[in-house]
Amino acid sequence: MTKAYDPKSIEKKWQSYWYGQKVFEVKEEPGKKKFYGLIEFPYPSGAGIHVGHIRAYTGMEVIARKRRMEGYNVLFPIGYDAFGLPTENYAMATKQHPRIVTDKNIKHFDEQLHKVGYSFNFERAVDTTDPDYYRWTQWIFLQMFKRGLAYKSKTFVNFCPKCKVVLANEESQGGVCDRCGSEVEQKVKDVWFLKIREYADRLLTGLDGLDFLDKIKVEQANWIGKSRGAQVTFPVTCGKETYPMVVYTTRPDTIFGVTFVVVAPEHPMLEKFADGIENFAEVADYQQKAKLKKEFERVHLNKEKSGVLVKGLTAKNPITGKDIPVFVADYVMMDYGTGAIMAVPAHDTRDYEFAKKFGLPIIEVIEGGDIEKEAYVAKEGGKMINSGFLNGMEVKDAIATMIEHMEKIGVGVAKTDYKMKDWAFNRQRYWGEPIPVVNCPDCGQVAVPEEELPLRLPDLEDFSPTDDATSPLSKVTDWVNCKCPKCGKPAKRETDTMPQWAGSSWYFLRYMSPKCDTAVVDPEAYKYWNQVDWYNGGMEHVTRHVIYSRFWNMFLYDIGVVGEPEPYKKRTAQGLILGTDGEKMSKSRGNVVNPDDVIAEYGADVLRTFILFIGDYEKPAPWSVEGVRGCWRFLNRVWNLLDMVKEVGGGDVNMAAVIKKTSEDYEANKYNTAIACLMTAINGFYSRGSVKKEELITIIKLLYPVAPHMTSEMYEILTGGKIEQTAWPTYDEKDLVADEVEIPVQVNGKLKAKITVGKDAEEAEALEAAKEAFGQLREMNIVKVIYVKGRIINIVAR
RNA sequence: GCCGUUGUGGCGGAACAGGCAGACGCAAGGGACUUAAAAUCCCUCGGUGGAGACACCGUAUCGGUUCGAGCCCGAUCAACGGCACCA
Repeated sequence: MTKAYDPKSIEKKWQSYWYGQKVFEVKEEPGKKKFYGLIEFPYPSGAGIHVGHIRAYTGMEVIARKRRMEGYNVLFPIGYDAFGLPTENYAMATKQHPRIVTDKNIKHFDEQLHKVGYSFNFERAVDTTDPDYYRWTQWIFLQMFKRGLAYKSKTFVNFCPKCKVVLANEESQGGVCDRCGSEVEQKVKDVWFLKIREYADRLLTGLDGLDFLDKIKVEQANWIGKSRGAQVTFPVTCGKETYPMVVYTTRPDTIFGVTFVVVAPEHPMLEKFADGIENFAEVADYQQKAKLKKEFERVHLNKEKSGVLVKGLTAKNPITGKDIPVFVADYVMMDYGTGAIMAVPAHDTRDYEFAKKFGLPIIEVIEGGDIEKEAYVAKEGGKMINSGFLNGMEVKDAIATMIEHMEKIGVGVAKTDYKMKDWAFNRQRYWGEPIPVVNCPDCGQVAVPEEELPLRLPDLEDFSPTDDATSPLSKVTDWVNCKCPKCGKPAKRETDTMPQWAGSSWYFLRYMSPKCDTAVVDPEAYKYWNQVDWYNGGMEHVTRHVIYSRFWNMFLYDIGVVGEPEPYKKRTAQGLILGTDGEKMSKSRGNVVNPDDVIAEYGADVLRTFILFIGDYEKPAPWSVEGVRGCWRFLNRVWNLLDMVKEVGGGDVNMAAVIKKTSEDYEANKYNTAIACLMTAINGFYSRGSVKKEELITIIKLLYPVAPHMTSEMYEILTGGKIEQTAWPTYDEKDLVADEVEIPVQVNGKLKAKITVGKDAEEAEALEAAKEAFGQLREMNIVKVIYVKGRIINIVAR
């Protein structure tokens, strides 16, 4: 009798073997096939890992362990994305240096991850806050700066009054701060941007060749937001002066329906004509009000259109030659298109609302709608009317014809635009990478020389943010004051730091050669590890982190640092783990599950098994205390098979099918059904009352990626060997299907009986067996028989 | 508003490529073992009717295609996610 399953001692034993002997350490071995599996490295928060991390990592962990048994050299690294606000806020609150807090948190994470038994390459761990790491983050930034891809520009920025930090658009969605929930204000700041828009088209078309989940591709494409249209110049006159006002439109076909033009409140034309605008006071007042409106109000709450007629300006439709009025209205945004639009109220809902409110004419140019009631937004079909030479054309042809015509007479050009904006690349906080640029009164912005990198964060007593939205670094005068690297005169350093997304935009490259001090990535190491073969992470990072890192990698490809434009061959995403109440886990709801507790009670193998068995890997799933117990029972049943090993019994469990199903399901992120398949097999052994040693070895190999501690111990008991040195089970195709199969008999589509026939039985034989099993068939008039070998027989009869 | 995803027992979820709906697990009920409980092992477990063999109904709703539909087509409803005065 083998002793009872004791996860505590078993897990301790195998973890000290794995980590003590550095079993998972890898080196580049040209000639050996490689697999690079990546999970999103965690932000080391004070709370430690939570079950969401466990779900995200355990999927790839299964693949990594399986790949090793399949003979791959596996890179499966871990690291820490440690710059950022929560640490800084916590450090301020507890009056410790963020460095201390970060080190403590990383140590805690590291211990927890070891306790789960992950086969990470812990010795390659990176930390984005390590100067040896951020030296290269800064280096990449400098390469962009030198090529004009990083620039400073005055803009309205989203400012969080509580965190005292400028937020990227994606951090202030819904008009509230992502981190603290405060309402965001608009502020003018001179901030750094990265020209990600220059890569918009490549980021979009690059998706075609990638093995990303469809929903991920769709989300990225939406985020990039490509639209095709035209830029058209509407000359605007004010007294004797003329301003070539350019509008962007996706519907040049509707230009005969333009009855007015609208500019954004920030549009420069208004300043230019300040003297000539008859009601400038009124216009200026409107501009002021628009500025004060928070982004959220302007976009979401203020559905009622507002605006002001700009008196004294007249625009000319370049196609019809007609004069039309100019309005300023905040439904036109300065940062999309050209900040000016041609309004076609008959065929655009917003223009329609505006025209109704201001009593402006509405000219129908596409037939098919009822413009008395609403705008008719016809994207295809419909014939052009009231449109001169376009009359009678389909919309699609009219667009092409009009663009061609505009280009010919020189009033417009075809133009592609993107919703994606340039990446606001700055933080006015302490705990981030210093931007390595010096401001010289004579030379302007000058790059810090590469040999001076890393530009270290100075030590600071008080790193609390300043009220005026400048970085706390601005208070460190002996750091700020420096010499211009170009001319040697006194100059000042940039005091902004980089945003959280910087360090994570290239970390997958650093893992390949974490200690390399001559390059971002050692070329030899890159040559071997190359692209990430499979990257798993959360849906919430699909539009920011994944796009940003694709952009950085593409840039590094352009400057010859890496050999592939795309960093990730395959990307999948796990679903959220919800609380037992079905709600998102949160401290305030009190429904947070701590993985440490599960390990303490049932062991890491049970935790790993349950997190995979909980449901469809890609969908959200609620935690279940009883479900954990079910997995505990399952592992015990597997363990107890040790006492049932006998060389008797038959083929009632089809091992070939089990190997096939489990292997394929793992590869498809279907861990729940893979485990279910193993459970079914084990139930089969129990009802047989015995298991062959060979069968048991196969089962524990298949279960090893999920529950590696227990299966390592079992393998050692059975054979004296180490399971990770064995090969992944294989099967013979011919063993998959039994010679005799049970198939259903349907009569008129309804199940009536079941018959057992040879897998290749002919129709006549099957029909005879069906008649045998369902006697009434003999009295019936058989009209038709549908027989699918090994599947079904359906008899149509009266 | 636009784009996308999903809807199956008391619960989490299975179902190849249109071929036995509900695998597997949980919960529940029953039995064995035990002085007893826990643990373990075995059995039952979509609904209605029936003692039973069995019959009928059943995958959000309505309709269609098909020998056969959870799966395909059309319409509707609901939930979730993303984008959003994007011109």
